[in-house]
Formats: sequence, C-alpha cells, structure tokens
Amino acid sequence: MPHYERVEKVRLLVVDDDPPIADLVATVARYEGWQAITANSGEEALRLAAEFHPDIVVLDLMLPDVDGFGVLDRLRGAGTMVPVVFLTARDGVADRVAGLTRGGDDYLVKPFAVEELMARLRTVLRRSAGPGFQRSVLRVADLMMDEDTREVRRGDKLLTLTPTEYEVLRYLMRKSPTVLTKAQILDHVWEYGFGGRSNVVELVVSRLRRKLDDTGTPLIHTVRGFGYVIRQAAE
Amino acid sequence: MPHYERVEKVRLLVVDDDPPIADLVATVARYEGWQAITANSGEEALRLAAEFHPDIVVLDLMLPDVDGFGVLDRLRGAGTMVPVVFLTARDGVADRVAGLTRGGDDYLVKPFAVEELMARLRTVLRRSAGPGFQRSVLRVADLMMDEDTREVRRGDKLLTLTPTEYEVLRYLMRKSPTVLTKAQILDHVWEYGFGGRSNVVELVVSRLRRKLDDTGTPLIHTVRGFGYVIRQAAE
DNA sequence: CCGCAGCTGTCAAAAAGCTGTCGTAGATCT
DNA sequence: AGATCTACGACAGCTTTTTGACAGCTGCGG
Repeated sequence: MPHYERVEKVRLLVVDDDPPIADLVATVARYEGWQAITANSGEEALRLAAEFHPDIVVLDLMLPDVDGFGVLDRLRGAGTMVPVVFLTARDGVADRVAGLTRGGDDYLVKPFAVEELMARLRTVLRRSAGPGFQRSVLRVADLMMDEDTREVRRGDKLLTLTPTEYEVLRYLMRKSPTVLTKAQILDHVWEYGFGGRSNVVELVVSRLRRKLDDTGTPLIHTVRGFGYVIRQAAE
Repeated sequence: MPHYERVEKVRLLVVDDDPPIADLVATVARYEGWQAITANSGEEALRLAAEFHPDIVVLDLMLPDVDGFGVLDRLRGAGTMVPVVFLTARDGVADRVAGLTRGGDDYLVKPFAVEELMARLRTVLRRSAGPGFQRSVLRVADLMMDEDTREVRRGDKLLTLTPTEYEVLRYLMRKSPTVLTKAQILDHVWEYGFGGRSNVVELVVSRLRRKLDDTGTPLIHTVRGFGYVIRQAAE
C-alpha cells in the first residue's frame, strides 16, 4: 500500500477520450506542481497506469473501448488501490456512479468547474493518505477557511457564503498573494463552457467584499486593468 | 476521526469472491484508518489469515471453493479466535448463520449499507477486546447516541428514531463537524445499489429535525448548495 | 476633467430545499 | 391467516436562496 506524501509531486493520470478536456485537467494539475499524463482510451489508460503508477486517477466513464467501470475493475484486479475520481455526463449513469463515492472514490458531473475538480482530488488524496489526515485550513491575514466544515471566519466573525462566493474566495485564498485575472477566475470557478459574458466575477467579488471586508481592513484588492488579489494590505 | 480512539491499526481481512464488494469494504475500512486486505476465495482467505493475523474478518458465505462455514471451521480448527462477521444473501441461509454466530460473531444481509457494516465491525471488535469493554457513545452538544443500546437523547428527552433516521443521524454525528453532501449520506447509509433518485435524504433530515430540533436549538444545519452538518450552532 | 474599468442596485428566472400526502411492503400482533 | 401498524420513499407544491443580466453610477489614472 503506497503512502502518499505531500513531499513528492502528486502523480495524476487523466483518462478522457476528449483531448481538450484531458489536457485542460492535466494542465491545471501541472500548474499546481503535479505530474500529470493523459490517456484517451481505456487500453491506453491501463497501460499507462501500469508504468506510471499514479497516485490518483481522473476517469471519464464514457470511453470508446473499455468503459470506465471496466477500467476500474481491471485496475483493481491488478491490485492497484489508487483512488479514482469519475467524470460522467449529467444524465443517466450518474446514479450508478453515485455508489462509488462510498469507497472513498468520488465523482463529478460534466461539465465541471476546474477548481471543483481540483478540490475533490485534493480531498481524496488527503483522505487516502491514511488515518489522522489533518484538516485543510486556508488562512490569509485574519481570514480563515476550513475546507471540511466549510466554515469561513474573518477574525471571529462567522461568514455565510453562497456556493459561488465560497468557490471564488477559495481560489483567491489558495493563490494568494498572486494576482488573478478575471478570466482566470472565470475559467477556474465556473464550469468550462460557461456562457456568462457579463460581469459575474466583479459581481461576486462585490458581494464577497460586502461580507468580508465589512469588518476590518479590505483584503480583496483590485489591480486595475488586471484582476484581483486577496492579501493583507499590499505595498 | 474524532470519535474513534485506538492506538494500533485494526487489521481487517475481507473475504468475498466479488472483487468490487471486497474492495468496497476494504477501502472504507482503510479510510477509517484500518489496515485491510482482501481475499477472493476460501483458500486464499485461509492462507492470508495465517500470515496476516487479522483482528477481525468479513466473510462472504458464498465462495467458489470452500464455503464460508468451512473457512470458519478451519480458522477455528487452527486455533484462531478471531471474530467473524458474515455476509449472506437475503434469502435462505440467513437462519443457519444466525445459529452460528456464537460468541462475538455477527452477520449481515446483502446488500448492506456501508455504515451499517462498519458499525457492526466496531461493535464486534469492542466486544472481543475482552471484558469490561467500553460503551460507544457519540455526543454532539446535548445530543447523545449510545451505539450499544441504540438510545438517543436530546438533553434528557429520549428520542424514538426509525432505523433509517438512526443511521443517518449516526453518520452525521460520526463525521461532525464535517459537512457531508447528500450523495455521501446516500452512499453510506443506504444499501449499495440503491438508486435513490428522489429526495430521500432531505426527507429523512426533515423528519429527524422534527424529532430532535423540536427541543432546543437546531443541531442539523443545511449548507445550501452543498449538504448537511450536525454541530452546535456556530456563533 | 475625461474616459473607461470597475462597482453595485435591481430584478426575474432558476435552482435548491422543505414538507404534506399517499401507496406499498414488510413487520407485528391477535 | 388476517388485520393492523410502521417505515419508507415517490411525488408534488410551495418557499427561500442564489445567480447573472442589465444598466447606471463611481472614481482612478492620465
């Protein structure tokens, strides 16, 4: 039983017959500092899994040859206990997949938001790292976000965020003190293929500010002509 | 996990000729921090038992070679007193098994719910730990659940819960203060293979709330767009 | 002091969640 | 065995929350 440590790069295998999607995921993962490879078919996936020894697998259920379940079976049959996160279309199979989260594996419905996928991968990795895994808590100045309890506090004031607000804030906090463009935020937090041509990001940031900058000094800063950062008052 | 204290890892051997089921159980156990291995036949089970020295065994009755009872006999014949939890199909043999569960053994009918199986394993382990074993009591604020007597109290008011309500509540309490999605609850509390397409979880939560939040402050909180938690209301 | 990026109020549609009602099936009692 | 009771979950109506389009306003930077 491999033991997954944070010290080494996480090894991710992405299996999806749609190359753009597979690449999207792989790219984001690499950007996180992970080592990622992609497979576009079940056979290829099995071959790559055997030689690459991934720590975690993202697996589309609809593959041209062997289907997702088949791949899973054969992975397990080969004695690999590598955790798997499934991707499925909104319809149909979702039910069948649902049963799989039990094992600690997880699943996500297409189209998904990249940050959501990454969050799940991190969670699954954290859990599979064995017992006594610690809570994941993000901090920026006196702002705190507990990813397990979904509790967000500014100082000791508890904040109530909507799902979208939560996701945007998490992304900002994760990347802090890096400045993110609105496009990056849109691409990571909203489902890929989102049609929102309007000012959604500004809108959500505005709402976030009202909730969290109400008390104390502003934490979310606008970088005019570029994007947003969250950090303790800069320069 | 907050409510489970044990210094050494529990060693679990899962014996089932259906690999997905065996893996399911093993994976869930590992997530509890246990050490788990699987066997897909009676012979393999006996071999593994000899070298692995499990603390507890999950044993399917219908095996290709030696049947479950045979495995049990040979285990006992070898002088092992390791407690066994049997898995059986809904029909037939159930009665015979009942007779065989002497001592600390137990059995469960397929398809089972993961949380139910884990609960039984914990109970059997606790009992087999010798005399003066400790009661298992879960507490969240003034809510108390005794897993041995199945007694649930809010303050000193005794609550009467249906089986499903009890299971959902137990799962929530065990994981408290982590927020659980409806899918997680469904997957852990309902039998595997349940095609829950409706709002069962919401329904049970609704009924639970009526029973336990009637007195005092609400304990089960909705995290809109995500799931449910049970915990003392955070300020 | 101008212009444009950014901010925010308003609103309606859609999503998510809650709960009452009811039929079925299994358990329990007589 | 038959009658009765209980638990469960399908379904549907209703309420609340969230979201994003739109549009007008603000204020920064030059």
